[in-house]
Amino acid sequence: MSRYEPAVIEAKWQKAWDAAQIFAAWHDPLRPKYYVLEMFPYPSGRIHMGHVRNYTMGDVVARYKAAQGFSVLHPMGWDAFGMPAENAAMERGGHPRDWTYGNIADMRAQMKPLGLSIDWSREFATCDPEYYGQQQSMFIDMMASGLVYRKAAVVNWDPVDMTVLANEQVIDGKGWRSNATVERRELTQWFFKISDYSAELLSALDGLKDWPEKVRLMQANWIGQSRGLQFAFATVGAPAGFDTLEVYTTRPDTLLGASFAAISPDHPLAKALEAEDPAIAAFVAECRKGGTSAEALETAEKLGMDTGVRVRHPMDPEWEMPVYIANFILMDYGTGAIFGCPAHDTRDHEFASKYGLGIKPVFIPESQDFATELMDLPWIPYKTESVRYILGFAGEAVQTGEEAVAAAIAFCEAKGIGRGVTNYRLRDWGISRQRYWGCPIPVVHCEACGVVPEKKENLPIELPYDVTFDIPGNPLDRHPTWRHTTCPNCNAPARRETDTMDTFMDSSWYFARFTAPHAKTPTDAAEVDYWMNVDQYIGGIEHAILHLLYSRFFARAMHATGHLPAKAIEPFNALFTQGMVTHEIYLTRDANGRPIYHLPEDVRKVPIDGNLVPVLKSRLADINLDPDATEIPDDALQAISLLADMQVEVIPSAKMSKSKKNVVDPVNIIAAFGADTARWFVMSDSPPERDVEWTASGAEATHKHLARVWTLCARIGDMPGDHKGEGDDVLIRATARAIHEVTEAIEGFAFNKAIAKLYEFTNTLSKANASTGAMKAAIRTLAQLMQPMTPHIAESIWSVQGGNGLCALAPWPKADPALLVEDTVTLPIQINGKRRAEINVPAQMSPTEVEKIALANEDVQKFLAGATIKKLIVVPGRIVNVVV
RNA sequence: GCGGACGUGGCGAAAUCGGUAGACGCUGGGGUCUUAAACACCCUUUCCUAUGGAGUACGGGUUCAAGUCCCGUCGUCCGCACCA
Repeated sequence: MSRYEPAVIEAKWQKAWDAAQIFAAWHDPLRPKYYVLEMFPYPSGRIHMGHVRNYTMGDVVARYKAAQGFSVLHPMGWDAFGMPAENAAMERGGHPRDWTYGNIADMRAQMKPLGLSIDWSREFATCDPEYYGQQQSMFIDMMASGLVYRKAAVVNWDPVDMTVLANEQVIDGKGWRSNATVERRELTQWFFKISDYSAELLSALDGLKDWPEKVRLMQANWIGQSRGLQFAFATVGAPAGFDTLEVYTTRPDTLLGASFAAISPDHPLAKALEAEDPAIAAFVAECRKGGTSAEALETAEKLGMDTGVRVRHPMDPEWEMPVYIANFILMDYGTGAIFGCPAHDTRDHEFASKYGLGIKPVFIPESQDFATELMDLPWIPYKTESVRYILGFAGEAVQTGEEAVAAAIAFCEAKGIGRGVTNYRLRDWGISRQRYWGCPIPVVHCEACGVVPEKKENLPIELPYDVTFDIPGNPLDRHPTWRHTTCPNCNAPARRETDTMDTFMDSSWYFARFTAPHAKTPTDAAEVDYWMNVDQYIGGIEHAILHLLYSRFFARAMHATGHLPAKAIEPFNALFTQGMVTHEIYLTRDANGRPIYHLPEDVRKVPIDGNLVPVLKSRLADINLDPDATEIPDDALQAISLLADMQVEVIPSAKMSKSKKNVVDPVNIIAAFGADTARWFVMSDSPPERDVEWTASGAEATHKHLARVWTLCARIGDMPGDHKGEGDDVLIRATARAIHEVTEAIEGFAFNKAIAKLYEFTNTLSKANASTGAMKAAIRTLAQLMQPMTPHIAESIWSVQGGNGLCALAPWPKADPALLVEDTVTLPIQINGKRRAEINVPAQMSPTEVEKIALANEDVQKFLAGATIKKLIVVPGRIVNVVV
């Protein structure tokens, strides 16, 4: 065995794995299956350290499960539609398709050297017509099942780029590219009826035991269930057809504190009034300016306008209240209309104060004197700890929170005022995008037949290649021929839908497609039945809500249309959300205090007063020092210490970003140290769910460790066959313990701990004094235990030390339980809870005997000094505590 | 504002059942080897007024025993947010 040369062995073993096709997933009815999946990447063109960490984690699981005897599916694909491709085309010319497929080729080439155990034969990109054609086919099935519909919806419209913007693309009310003020526009869009599944998507979260609690909670909050009362106000002076006004409230217990009603600018009543009254029309137009995003709404001032319409309180027809149009009321939550109770709601209070509306308390805190003049009371926020009704539905009964709401609903229902309603925040999923680089929506607009789905035999409806991006708007709209077609129904000339689907659709079923990536139908029943569900899904927390919620919904929609079995409606059995790979940022500041970022290689750390101070190399050169000299003379260090402006600020653990100049390129790391080093390091330092900080010294240390293992392997290889040692028993026990501990750590997703245990075992092994046979057996086991993390060096060791076949195919080692039990244990002895001595006793010794030995101990005697023992606790195998 | 998570050496972290706090790694310090350095190897690295004492953000509590359980305070991070 020569030097450790990762480049050589990594290429060698990757070739061997390929030749033997050991990662091809095999539908083996005789073995249990295991499907491990990492969230597939967007083909931006370069892999980054986050990818390395994500895919290594999945690979550790995949390789471990394979060694455990599972038939493993571990595929890879590309989430390939989306705006960056169009932006690249607009900015640099070229075509989104060429850009995307070029990037895929580049990224695949960067990913392959990692040695991932991926079945590349199943690879696909969502922009492959073969894939999106099947997506169109399912869309048509879902249309037929009533899961898809069209409706007019308010969207962010960029008047310059002539396109709809996602909320994330509206910055300070302006389009992110055009910088034009975004308008709220009503457009007819395609929607999925995800809200029909609100209750089900919420309740099924309870069954996802192997999902992070945090993600389940985020989804539950997003779905946003609330219980309240929906009822109608009788109106006075409203236009024809608006005799009543429906409102929804989660606080019916404050109904007697109502002092106004308010409606959304998009409410039908507002629209009716708008037609009659120019002042109202102007106000409504004002409200529609600005985006629909959370920020836009939050920063907007609360505006209202009295419509002149009045409503009667449902409990007292004599009691009339004004109806306002208010810009903060959302049309698509509840009924788009509310009643305001300024005494107990911050926002209503603010509004009522601004427009001089009454404030009428319904309850007061228990601490407050009932006799105080009610009208002088400040407003009382929701959820005041302890409240007492002063006006209420249940007489004098003191009720708060959910109880009060339930009582109020019951009271109102009994009186015939409205009914209890469960509402959800979750809105239907708008999937229309006025974009080119997405899956075309497979429908046709016919003058005679209306909206008609395309015939399945015409699928895929492929994107035309000859499009231009020189003018704003949707290239499909202005394509000379593409949109002209014939009606699938009546054959008359008709117009193709030019909206494409939200890219979240593409990622909502790719996991199912991997089970049969080339099937002529969206899924293959036998394959999907064998491989689904995904046993372990791994990805970033940033997908905790949208991607995972859409996928959960889409799996149900696929089941409803016969594309997935019932068992797959929750497609991901276990979910793991991994942390980021971070890296230090180096910066100095300009005269105005703005940061200037520096590359790590432009910074050098020099020892000043026992601390390593980072300084700019260019400034070292300025004071005539060689920035790369190994030693810097003391007098120069003194000079540096006086020049505060030479010193570089360090921000640890920052997200890698090009503009901050702290990106570490995996390609460079693999070239310098090899894939095994990159893989080991990203798994080693932090728990997988936490961020891990990339450090150059850590990477070097990892590489050195692997080289030490290599040298150790060579040394064991050189041992004479008949060498005897004293320590066989000790080594065999250490090996068993290593197997046990590493296995437990991997099972528990604690890869950092698995690696710590491997360090420990390696140290033990390199110091062991054992026979050649025992040493060889131990290092073979080490290779097997390292294999999920560092598969290439593991194969080399395995083959050198006489392992059978490929290490990747060897069954996972098992620890003999008898070897895990220690003969003797060291017990600490506490006196009054402080550790004072320790004794070595046989592990199986009875507590009474342990007691005797403990009390006989010299140190114990010294500390006891004849005091009376009040109590003596012996926890077998753990500790002895003497209380005096 | 609502909801949640977390707080342990110079740093990343262990301590999954309440039972020796700091495993393992990084950094720093010292040493062996060398003409010298690199490499490699060895020792050392929680703090202090140090044969002992203190210590897991802070203040209380439960317990023979608390990083771990309970109550309160402070801090950091994350998600959601005109949601009626």
